Amino acid sequence: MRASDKAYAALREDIIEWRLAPGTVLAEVEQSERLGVSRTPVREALSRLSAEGLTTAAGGRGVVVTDISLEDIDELFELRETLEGKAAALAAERGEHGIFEHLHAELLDAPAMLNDGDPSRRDYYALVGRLDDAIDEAISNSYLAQAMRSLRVHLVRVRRLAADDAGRLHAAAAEHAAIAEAIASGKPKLAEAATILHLYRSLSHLKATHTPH
Amino acid sequence: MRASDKAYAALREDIIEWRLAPGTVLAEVEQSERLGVSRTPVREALSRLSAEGLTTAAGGRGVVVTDISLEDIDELFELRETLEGKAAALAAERGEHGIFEHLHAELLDAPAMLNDGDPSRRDYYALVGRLDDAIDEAISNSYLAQAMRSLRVHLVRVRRLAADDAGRLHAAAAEHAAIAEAIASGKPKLAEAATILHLYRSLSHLKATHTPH
DNA sequence: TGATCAGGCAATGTATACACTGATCGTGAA
DNA sequence: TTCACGATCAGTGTATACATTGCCTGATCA
Repeated sequence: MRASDKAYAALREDIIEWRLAPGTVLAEVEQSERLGVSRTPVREALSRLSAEGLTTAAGGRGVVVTDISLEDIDELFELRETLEGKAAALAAERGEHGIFEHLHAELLDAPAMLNDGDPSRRDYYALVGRLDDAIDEAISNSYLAQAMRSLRVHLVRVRRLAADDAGRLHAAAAEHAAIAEAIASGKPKLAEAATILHLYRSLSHLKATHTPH
Repeated sequence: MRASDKAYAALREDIIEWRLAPGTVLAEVEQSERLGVSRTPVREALSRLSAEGLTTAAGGRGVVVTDISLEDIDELFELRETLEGKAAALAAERGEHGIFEHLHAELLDAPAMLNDGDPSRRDYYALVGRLDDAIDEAISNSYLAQAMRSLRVHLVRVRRLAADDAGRLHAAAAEHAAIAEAIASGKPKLAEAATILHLYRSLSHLKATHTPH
């Protein structure tokens, strides 16, 4: 593994997991010492992070972890609704129905994962991730897929502001199942509607349960 | 001006203007000699370009200019329709009407610019750019604005595949005027429709007149 | 006492030397 | 003649030394 990849992965993880709070200044020398690599790969890592929007170049004086808060959630979800709604519609038009039928069946069984402890909950998140991947694959539009990928990074950050309780996860699983079903049925409008409904509920839950920092 | 900025600007321009064809391998040493800077700023420039999608890291063996062709146009416009349609609608909801009324009036006068030579044609492009900027400003959604900015880079590239004749430019000016008018009137649906119509016509023209490379 | 200027310092920006990896070309053997 | 193995080399990956910039601090003058 390249040193720059290591530095990038470590910093990215630290930012997403809120171990590096927004506004934190990431000095090159400091980070290179902390991560055990030289300044060069750190610079490349910071450059990549800035391109993603996780950090912001602070004019000559290092880069800082980009600020993100509940204020950004509305903007974030506005874009998310646009992109993922369109993606779901396209997936319904172009996707292989069998794949989504299978995902639908799995999502209907998902609540069983959520009653147990933490380990199987990871399986649930992985299942939702597979639905996202299947949609990305089905739309066969690399630009749209790319736009959604870059958006999800920021979503993971704001998500950390809220706690996912079992009740919400059960509901979310049902919503995801509805999306998969709509795509499997080949109904674009329905798939888009199910996605927008899901996003709206996620947003409401996020706003209702957030823990201020 | 920093050397890395210089290298970035030069390479970006060369790629967009098709002086560097898709598939061209950009070796670090070669480019550093050509641009008169050392490898370090060239590396940073290439890193930024790859983040934008203009170049692609070719696994250990340098980076290559990302391939783009007519095949990509449909994907590109699919995303563009989604983003810019939404942006126009939001601008109609949130923008200051006066600004767009003014742009509308200017766009109605635009055909006068297009009868003359090349210099005033640049003014026309600048005017359209101001409309884009006004929409970006009006939507007050940095994530959406960012997504559109990164999309426009690729659009400029494919645009070079087609020649803009005077007839098309006249029509485009009228379409832009319609968009500005709809936004000024505060009608989201109308603004979105006008935008989608404009994009569809641009796409048709592009496909009809492209010169194969 | 406050403001301004100069000097130092810390951090980034750039260049270059060195390391390592993957490819290509040549040579030898089957 | 062809295939395989090895050596050379080109080119990237990393480290570090040097240059430059901008801020901060302290001292001096008004």
